[in-house]
Amino acid sequence: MLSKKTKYALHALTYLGRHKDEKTVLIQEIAEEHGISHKFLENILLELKKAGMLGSKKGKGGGYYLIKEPKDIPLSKVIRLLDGPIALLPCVSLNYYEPCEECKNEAVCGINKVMIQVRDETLKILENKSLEDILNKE
Amino acid sequence: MLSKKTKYALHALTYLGRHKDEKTVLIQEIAEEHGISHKFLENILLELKKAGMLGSKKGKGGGYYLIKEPKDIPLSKVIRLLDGPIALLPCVSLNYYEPCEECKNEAVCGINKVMIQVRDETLKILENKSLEDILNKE
DNA sequence: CATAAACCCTACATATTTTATAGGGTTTAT
DNA sequence: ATAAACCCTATAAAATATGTAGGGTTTATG
Repeated sequence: MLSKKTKYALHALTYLGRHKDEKTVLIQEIAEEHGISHKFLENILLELKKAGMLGSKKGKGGGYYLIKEPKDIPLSKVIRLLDGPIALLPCVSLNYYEPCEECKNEAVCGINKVMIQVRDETLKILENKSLEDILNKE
Repeated sequence: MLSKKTKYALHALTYLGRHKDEKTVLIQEIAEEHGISHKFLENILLELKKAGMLGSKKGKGGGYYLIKEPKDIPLSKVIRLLDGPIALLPCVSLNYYEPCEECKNEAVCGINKVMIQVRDETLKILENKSLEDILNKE
């Protein structure tokens, strides 16, 4: 299941996608709309900004805005950023690899092999769904 | 990511699958093989038993054994049992449905719609991989 | 050029979930 | 009879997710 962080990120991105014509949107506005704490949401938006999905403008009249086309923001990217690995096991994660503690020999582990397949097929799904798909379904 | 419970369950099922010819296998044996606490593993095996995947025999010479063909134990079933929902959001879970707290109106939520698609495609993957696939890859 | 609006950062606090541990009771084969 | 193994409930430690607090920095505007 997705963490609240990721859910909030998706809601915020969706909100920004809906308000693309306006130059910037206030944190406060998104927070109130979705009942999220201002400060918590701020952290999330900063992460999204650092990851290159959002831009921001300081000072009076400032706020956040999308700097990519919604079709260029895949779910996989958002989930990885806020929730971490998409793989079901650390030993098959592409971006967050770690050996499994309880595993003696990864090279001969059937679970490992099957989970690599699961990962690849799951990735295909999440890379092919984007913010645009969400916006189109509203 | 899968919880340790689910990982241990997969290891235990795999172990039992490899020792199908023996009538029963001791908890202790599986626990030692994988460095799992006896008691913790016991809980997991009990859950698997209640779910109809394992059988057990009490008394001297007792233990656990598979009561299904490995091909009839899909990953989806093991994951659901120990980890809960496969869906990424409670509002799109087939087996553990709950409305999302922060969602005002599920009927018009694009995130919900897209996550239903993700769930269906993910399920296809996990229902088509079974214990047999793991055993075959060893 | 002062000031208010908004972004940016660090550290800490609370709540929830995961991962066990403890201890004892029940069933069954020999 | 007894030892081996399953079965159950409650509690505790550890890790993670979630949220707060407080203040500093940048910038548009009057």
